[in-house]
Amino acid sequence: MARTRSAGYDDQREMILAHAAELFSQRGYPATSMNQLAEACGLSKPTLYHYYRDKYALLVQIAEGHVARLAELVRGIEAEGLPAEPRLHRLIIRFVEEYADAQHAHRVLTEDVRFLEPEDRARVLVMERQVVDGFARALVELRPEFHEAQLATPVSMLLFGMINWMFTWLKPDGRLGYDRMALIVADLFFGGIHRIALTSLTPVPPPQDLQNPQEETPR
Amino acid sequence: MARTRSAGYDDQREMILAHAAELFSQRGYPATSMNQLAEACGLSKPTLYHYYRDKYALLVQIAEGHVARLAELVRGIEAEGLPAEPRLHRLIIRFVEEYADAQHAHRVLTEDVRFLEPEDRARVLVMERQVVDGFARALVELRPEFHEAQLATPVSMLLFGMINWMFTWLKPDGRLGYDRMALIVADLFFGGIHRIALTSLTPVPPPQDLQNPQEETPR
DNA sequence: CCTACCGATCGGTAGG
DNA sequence: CCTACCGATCGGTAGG
Repeated sequence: MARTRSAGYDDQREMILAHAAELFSQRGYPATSMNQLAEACGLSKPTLYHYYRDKYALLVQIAEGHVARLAELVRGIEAEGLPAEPRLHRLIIRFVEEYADAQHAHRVLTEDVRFLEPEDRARVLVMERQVVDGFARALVELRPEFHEAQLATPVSMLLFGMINWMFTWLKPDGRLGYDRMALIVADLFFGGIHRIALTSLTPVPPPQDLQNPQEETPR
Repeated sequence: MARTRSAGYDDQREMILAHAAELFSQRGYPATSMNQLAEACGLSKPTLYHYYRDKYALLVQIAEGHVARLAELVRGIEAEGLPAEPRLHRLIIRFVEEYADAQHAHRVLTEDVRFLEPEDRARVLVMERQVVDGFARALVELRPEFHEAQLATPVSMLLFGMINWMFTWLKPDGRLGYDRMALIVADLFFGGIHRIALTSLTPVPPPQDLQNPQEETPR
């Protein structure tokens, strides 16, 4: 609606990207028309195509840019050299903050990644994997048994489930904001991971000779 | 693909609905064409319109039917009269089972509910609320402090986050199936809810006179 | 940067 | 006349 006067090229691109992220997150990528986006930006449709080659380029930029920021966030926190528990706590807090500031891009990343072409989706998935691995590494330090049981990634994904889903239902009203909810998630998670029983998890760990360990079961 | 011979009217409707749920869950409601659906069903497009008034009727039926089954599931489990903890445990296990059997409908419910018209969406949201309330009731029995702190629903939503998100990333491979993952979720949740500190949650609970309780703060 | 369009495909329905 | 459909095409609109 508000037309920014004499904005630079990069500013215009960012403005368009922000409006695109908002519309995509609300209506979904396929259901958003370039006419709607042009109107939201206060630009003509041909002008849009001056800044972005096509509708698809917007989707790629939104998804890739957001996940790249998340991967960088993980690297930065790991570089701080904190022990596992405060590091994981900080990852949770910072991710909720980041999501709160980029809710539209985040919903696009989680819901519209399926509309990416294989090569673009592959790049995004690699970065998503780096993010999850950062959480899983901290988790393995807290519960080393998770490594052999191959539970670090699944349990990390449960954590992401709580956080990601939060942004589908929580409307911050002061009483319960994202920051407070992040603390609850952290309490729940740190309290819960020590209760996960491994007994029922290793599918059929036969009482094999532990003095003769095998790296891989040959078949 | 497989054209069912001499299927009854109701059978045909169910077959179409199942294919619609699958396509909607894969491509999203707006990006799915009636031509694609007709092809998937092995029917002509006019024949589709013999069974359903329009594309939108399919969306309503998928979402409403699924959430109605979930609400009924909650009612059935509550009718068993179990104590809170085993009841909540059973809710978790049964919901994961139900989602696993209705993954397509579930993704449509969670992602395409935004395309419902207001009156239809309102009905769906009422049933979703009944589902969440069933979980929240059990949670309040386990941690009564959650009631006053108004945390029962938010914490229940964290549980739904873990479960709902599970179906976006977990590809059951035998080693880690939905059933095993449900047990992990239950362990994590039951372990975690007792660690959620209320101290940092009640925003500014002034040390007011507890012997003179007020039902509502007048303003 | 706008008006004016295109090839195609959309959801939905005609006649028979 | 009904039902259960078919091949063909409708009026509008999508991305570009």
